[in-house]
Amino acid sequence: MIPEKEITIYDIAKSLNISAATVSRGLKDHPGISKLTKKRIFDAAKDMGYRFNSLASNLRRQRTNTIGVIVPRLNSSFMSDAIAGMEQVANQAGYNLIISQSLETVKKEVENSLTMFNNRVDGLLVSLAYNTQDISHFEAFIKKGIPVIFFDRIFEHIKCPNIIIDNYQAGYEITKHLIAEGGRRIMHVSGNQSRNVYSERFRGYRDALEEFNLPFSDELLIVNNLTALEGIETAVQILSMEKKPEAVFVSNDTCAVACMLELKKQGIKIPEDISFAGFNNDPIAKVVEPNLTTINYHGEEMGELAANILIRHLTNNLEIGPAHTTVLGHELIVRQSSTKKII
Amino acid sequence: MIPEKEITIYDIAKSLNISAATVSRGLKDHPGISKLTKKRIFDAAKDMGYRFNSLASNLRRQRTNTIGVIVPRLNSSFMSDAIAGMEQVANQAGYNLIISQSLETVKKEVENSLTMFNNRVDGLLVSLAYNTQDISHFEAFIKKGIPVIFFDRIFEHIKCPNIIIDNYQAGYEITKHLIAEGGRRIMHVSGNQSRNVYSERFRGYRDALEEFNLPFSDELLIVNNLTALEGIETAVQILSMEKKPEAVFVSNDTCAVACMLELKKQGIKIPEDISFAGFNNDPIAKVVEPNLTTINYHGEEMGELAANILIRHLTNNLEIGPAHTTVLGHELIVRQSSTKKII
DNA sequence: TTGTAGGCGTTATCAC
DNA sequence: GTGATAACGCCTACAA
Repeated sequence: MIPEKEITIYDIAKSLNISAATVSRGLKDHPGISKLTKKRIFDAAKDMGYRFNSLASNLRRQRTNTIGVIVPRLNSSFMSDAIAGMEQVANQAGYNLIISQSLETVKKEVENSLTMFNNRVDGLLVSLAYNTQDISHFEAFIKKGIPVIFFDRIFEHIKCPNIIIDNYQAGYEITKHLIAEGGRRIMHVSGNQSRNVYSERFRGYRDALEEFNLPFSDELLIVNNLTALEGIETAVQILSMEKKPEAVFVSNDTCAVACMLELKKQGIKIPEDISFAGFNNDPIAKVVEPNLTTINYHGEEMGELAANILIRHLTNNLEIGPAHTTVLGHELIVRQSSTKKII
Repeated sequence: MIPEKEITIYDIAKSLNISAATVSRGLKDHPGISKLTKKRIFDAAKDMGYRFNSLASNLRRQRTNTIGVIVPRLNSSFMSDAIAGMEQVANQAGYNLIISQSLETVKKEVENSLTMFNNRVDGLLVSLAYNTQDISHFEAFIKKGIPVIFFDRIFEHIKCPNIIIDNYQAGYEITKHLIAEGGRRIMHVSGNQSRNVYSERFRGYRDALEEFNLPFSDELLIVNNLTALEGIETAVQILSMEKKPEAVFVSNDTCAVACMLELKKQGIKIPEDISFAGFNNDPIAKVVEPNLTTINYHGEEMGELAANILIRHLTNNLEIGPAHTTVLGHELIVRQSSTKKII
């Protein structure tokens, strides 16, 4: 196949006996070009099969109208909602989204950020990998004034706006709820404690226990990767406990549901023997029996907001920093209720 | 903030008293450059804070190493799996993914494809919107030799490879299963019939009925958008039926589960009174009670394969077409079993 | 093994 | 209103 020559604004200019500059302006609907000329330009462009070359334009303008997105995984209910939200806002505003996943490793996060950097993204939306401890790989962006915005799994940095929910408060509320339902011995299953979302929820849990003078011991905390498989392992662990907990607060729904189902299979009654609470309000939470008490978390809204904040920065050429943290709302959704209420 | 001047290969060249061409080659690890020179180049690049400019390179090479992805929605279990698969393969091979959603409308699909076209993506991975009837908006790509690959929701086009599962066979198998379980009156809830996935599943259902001499009537077919809400509406409709079906095959799990749960709420016993089958094997399918019989569908694998085929085309500069259709496997996952087996 | 030079297609600046 | 011109930064044929 012989690729036809690409039509450029020069070709249009030549065919109309005007300059390329005029064609460029005409196509951009520049005010200082006569209606007639514009019409002729558009017509010729259409006739000749012209296609705008973003690459050349990007190179010249030093901008790409592209937003980079780096997330741990694309395929979780929360994350795909968040990305769907971003896409809508970005698309609306004329930005493209380049998306990559770190697969929970710092190594890929670093590599991906470098690619984004070289590809000259105009800004970055990031949710950090499990074990990212420092964010020096984003310094290059910050130094260049390219906005980096963290959402959900964040890092406190003077130059990077954050978007989160109040994980501490959510952890506190849900634990308090479990206590109100009669739980005295309440377990917590959490993720990597160096990640804000998990450590904050844990802190909320701890504080709720303390407030009600309930003892905490290491036996009550399990830290894993919150997968379904580890939910089952957790169930096994619970079954082997001398003194079983009356309630379990798991830091995500996937793991909570897996754990619940395994315990049910082994004859434990939920919520009578052990009641459960999760986090995220994934679709499975409203389907499992009994339905799972959880924290609702607006993924799509968070994605939209992140994109909106970024685009506002880009549009107004705002200096980044000092960091601004936006806290989105969440809701405790009570779905399990044991019969032994105390409070 | 005064943005520092960007370092270019010319700056490096000057500082080392060599030519920019040598620097360019050195950075690309070109064979004909001495080890020493390469080392000096890399060191200087690092020292001076050089960053490769993909834009300039892309413009010059007429390639972007970018793959465009257009899907109906990002946030479904299947689609986010597929995209996760694509991302991994693409990332591995040094390609970026630009992702956009059509939100099930042709209009956005057309707009997005135009953006992708202007952004000079090297290839396109597409799953079509509900009501896309012709694909003239992709002709521009095809004419230019830019590969367009359809997955899941496809369009038969001589120049576009397809990746699908055998929806006909899957629909047939699952219906046959319902029949074997004792169903005589079997309903089918489906999506837009101009979309291959839904019409094929319906065709399989029809043929299974016919094979077993079971009557089909319009009353047995409901066409909607397969949302949870419409699942509930379907339940209402079923409740109002004089002669209720013994089994229902719904073309996705979301809708199936919603319908099932609503019927349960109204006192219908599942699967004793009415048994259900869905499609997709979403996480909710294994959580709902009773677990949902469904067709397992490898989203991640499909995404990986789509990306692999595309990249192979790009790498080998293959002529696109004549179209090749790849059919991926699927599995019937039986989870509900009524007690009135016949076959 | 390295250098020279031209061009990829657009847009900003300055001029008329 | 429109035109001329010079970048944007890289790559590659050709030359040495």
